[in-house]
Amino acid sequence: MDRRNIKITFILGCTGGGKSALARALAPRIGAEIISVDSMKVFRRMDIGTAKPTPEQLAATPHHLIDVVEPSEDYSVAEFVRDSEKAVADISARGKEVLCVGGTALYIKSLSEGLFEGPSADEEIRDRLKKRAVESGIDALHGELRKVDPEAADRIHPNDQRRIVRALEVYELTGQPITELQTQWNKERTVYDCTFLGLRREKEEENRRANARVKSMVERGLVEEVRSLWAETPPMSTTARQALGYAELIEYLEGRVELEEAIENIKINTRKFSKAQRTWFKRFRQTRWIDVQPDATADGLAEYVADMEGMAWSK
RNA sequence: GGGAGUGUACCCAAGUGGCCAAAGGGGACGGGCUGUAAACCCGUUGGCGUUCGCCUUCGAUGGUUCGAAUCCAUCCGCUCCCA
Repeated sequence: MDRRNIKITFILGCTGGGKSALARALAPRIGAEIISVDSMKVFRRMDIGTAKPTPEQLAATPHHLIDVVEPSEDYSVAEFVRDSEKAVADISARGKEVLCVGGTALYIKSLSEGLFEGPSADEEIRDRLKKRAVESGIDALHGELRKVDPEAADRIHPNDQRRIVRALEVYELTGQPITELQTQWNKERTVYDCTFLGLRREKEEENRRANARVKSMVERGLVEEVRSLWAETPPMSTTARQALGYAELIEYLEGRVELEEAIENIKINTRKFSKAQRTWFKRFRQTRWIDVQPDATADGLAEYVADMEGMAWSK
């Protein structure tokens, strides 16, 4: 089936903004299945800290891309695109609506716009490159990038080691500049018929909710959840351990900060995360924003969205 | 009551005569982002005017000096020790 004929609705918004609740309320009304667009909910047993739906909620509505890998495994955009595209195809084949819900902006972008067809990460090359950055300085790497891909060198800040390394890695693996691969893909891609719905609130309200959310997670046993994951063998992957709430509590478990401080850090980092999300979302210019009032309910929102003009649900 | 400290911008903290509107860190704000993305990177952060400059600022007041956050005096606040 041609992608252009598949309709996907994205629900985006800052962390803790009620996206998931809306999606759960909306799905049955429009005959949809939910794809979680969340880089951390993919990990099994990372439940409290990622605000994963409960088993009951998961049973009530078909969800995809939740609990797909072990915390010891790495998972990234590439896997996400592969897995979610499969889910999209399956859901459409069943004649259902596709509702993508989540706050991982890069994942939203990659599913809606595509990812260039480049080689996947090569740890050996990365290690070598990173070692060189330490030995000869990051400027040397940037200079090297300038030689093979001046455009990328202009675009990537000299301090942005991670992106310099990736660009060099791609070049080494393919013999082609990453810029070229990316632009080539941009021309050829075919994309889904995407609609973006955004949930937003007053910033103060958003921060207030974020703090309340952290508090509630701790009350529901986040510390114990992290402690038990942290003690698992094999150990958590780098991706999994950088999750908000987990990274800070691991610091506590390793004895580097007091518990109280770790929890405070979670709150601060949650706020920063929201900020970064807000910046990202501005990029999705087609987004239809819904200004959510503090007393709004998921059902009320769902009703509103289900009847929104121009949504053309197949129900 | 006696002794030793200490007070710097939103917070922590350097600075001990001019190169200081004042290092650094945090926070906040803004931005970027194509295989680690809840990651990573960048910018701004006293006020007003485009460089450059002017004004206000280093607990308070008053001095010394061509010139003070830096030196002196008094006062106020905080900390620790001895009573």
